[in-house]
Amino acid sequence: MKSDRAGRAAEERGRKLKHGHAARRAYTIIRDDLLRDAWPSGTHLPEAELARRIGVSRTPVRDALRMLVNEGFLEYSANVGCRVRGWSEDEIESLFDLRLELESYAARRAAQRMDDVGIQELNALCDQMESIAFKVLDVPALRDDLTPLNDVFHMRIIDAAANPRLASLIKSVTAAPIVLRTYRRYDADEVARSMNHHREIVAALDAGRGEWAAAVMRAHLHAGYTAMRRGGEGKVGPMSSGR
Amino acid sequence: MKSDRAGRAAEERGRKLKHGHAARRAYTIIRDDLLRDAWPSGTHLPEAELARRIGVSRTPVRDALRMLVNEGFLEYSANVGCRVRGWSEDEIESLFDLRLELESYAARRAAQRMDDVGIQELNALCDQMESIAFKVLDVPALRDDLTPLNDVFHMRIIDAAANPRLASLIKSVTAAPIVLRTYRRYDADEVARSMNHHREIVAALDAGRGEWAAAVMRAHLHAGYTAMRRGGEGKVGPMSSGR
DNA sequence: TGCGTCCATATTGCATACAATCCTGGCAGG
DNA sequence: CCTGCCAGGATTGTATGCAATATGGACGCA
Repeated sequence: MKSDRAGRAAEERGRKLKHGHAARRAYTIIRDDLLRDAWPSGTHLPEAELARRIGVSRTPVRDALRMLVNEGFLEYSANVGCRVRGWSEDEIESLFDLRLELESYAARRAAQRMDDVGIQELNALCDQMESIAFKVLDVPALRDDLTPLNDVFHMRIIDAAANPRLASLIKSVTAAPIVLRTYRRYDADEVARSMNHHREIVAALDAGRGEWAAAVMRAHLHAGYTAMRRGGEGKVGPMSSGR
Repeated sequence: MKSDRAGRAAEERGRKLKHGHAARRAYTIIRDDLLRDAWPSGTHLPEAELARRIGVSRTPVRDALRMLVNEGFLEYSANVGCRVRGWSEDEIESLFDLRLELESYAARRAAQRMDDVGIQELNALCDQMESIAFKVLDVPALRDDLTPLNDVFHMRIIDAAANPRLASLIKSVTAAPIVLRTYRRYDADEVARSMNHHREIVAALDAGRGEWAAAVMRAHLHAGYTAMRRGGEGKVGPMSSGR
């Protein structure tokens, strides 16, 4: 009887959802909503409501919320639940600083570990990005195609640093909603500068010069941060990384 | 009936445990066991067994395990569960490097934010530590009293960096079992050097010299790491921090 | 009117039942 | 002897019910 209800519910929401995917699904949905700014900061998110909306029970929703808490999207109080986290100017600045530190450190480490294949991949990514950037003046919408390539570029370097823990810290710091809105406000000169930064970073990595790579990475991120702070908000898709 | 069983169970294990503390309790117990090296690395930890041992249900145990996973104590595979994480030499080295980076960064930030009261507190801690260190030659057991003071010292600096996210990252990197076993193998000279480092860090902070503070912090941690790597294992209480 | 207290209700925390998945060991076939 | 497969058991993933707690509003009182 109880099992009947559960079974029916499971069938009703389609058979795509195998065991072990409800939590992941809840996580993805809630995270997307957060990145979409679906709720103002401070909003309380009751587990039951989310569960109903997503079509799963409270258990996987709780799991998802816990993950989002320690990724910094939400804040949690015992016996109260989760609220959407707000960010003061100072906190944003601090978070960015931290990211700067971690990602330039990753570049420094990467310079001592990157192999030729890695360098070639990075150069290939630069080629692709530049070929798009070249057309951005005429077709501004192409800026959005730049972002994923850029993300991959940075990811490759972080992976080359060969420190999984570091990678996960950077991910957790970068995932915070505030940091996620930049690339789109670059003007033409800034896009060009960004491309140059990328090439220079590759050169530094290829030369095995950690300090050089770290320095350019710092500059690169500072430039991005400045662009981000410059404008108002403007609608931005959930996946702009701002690097 | 069902509620009777649950109610009785709750009473049986004492009334200290109010609502909202089972997860915390499970977390503490499991974490202590991990720090005590109760299980060899790679050991699989079934939720049901832990739950039985601790006297709570699987739900809070799951919560505790998730926390320990993202603190790096355990690794988790879907549908399989949690295993005690093992550490290769390279991983230990990488983790230490990362910690070095974060904690020296914290010192640099702290130098620009620490107020006079903070400086006084740090100096007071140095006084206490030195008065103990002075007697360590005669009573080696006192080394253990040094550790908590040392922990507080470092914590104060991290807090002064005024970046909660940074603090939590450092905590997560420092909590990892491997990093937690040092202070006790310092010889007399090393204890003295450590004390000097502390004083110098305070001086740098007081002078508002971030780079100086960061540099001494780096040296301080390197010294600790070297001492840690030197010896074999030796029994170490769960709370030695190795700073 | 302002303030403290108490209670109703909403929501979380925990326990338990059930379903899906993985792993182990044995067995058949090559 | 080795390899692939399959079944059974162990373990995790999810759903649901109940207990405990916090929040907000009504009420009494000054």
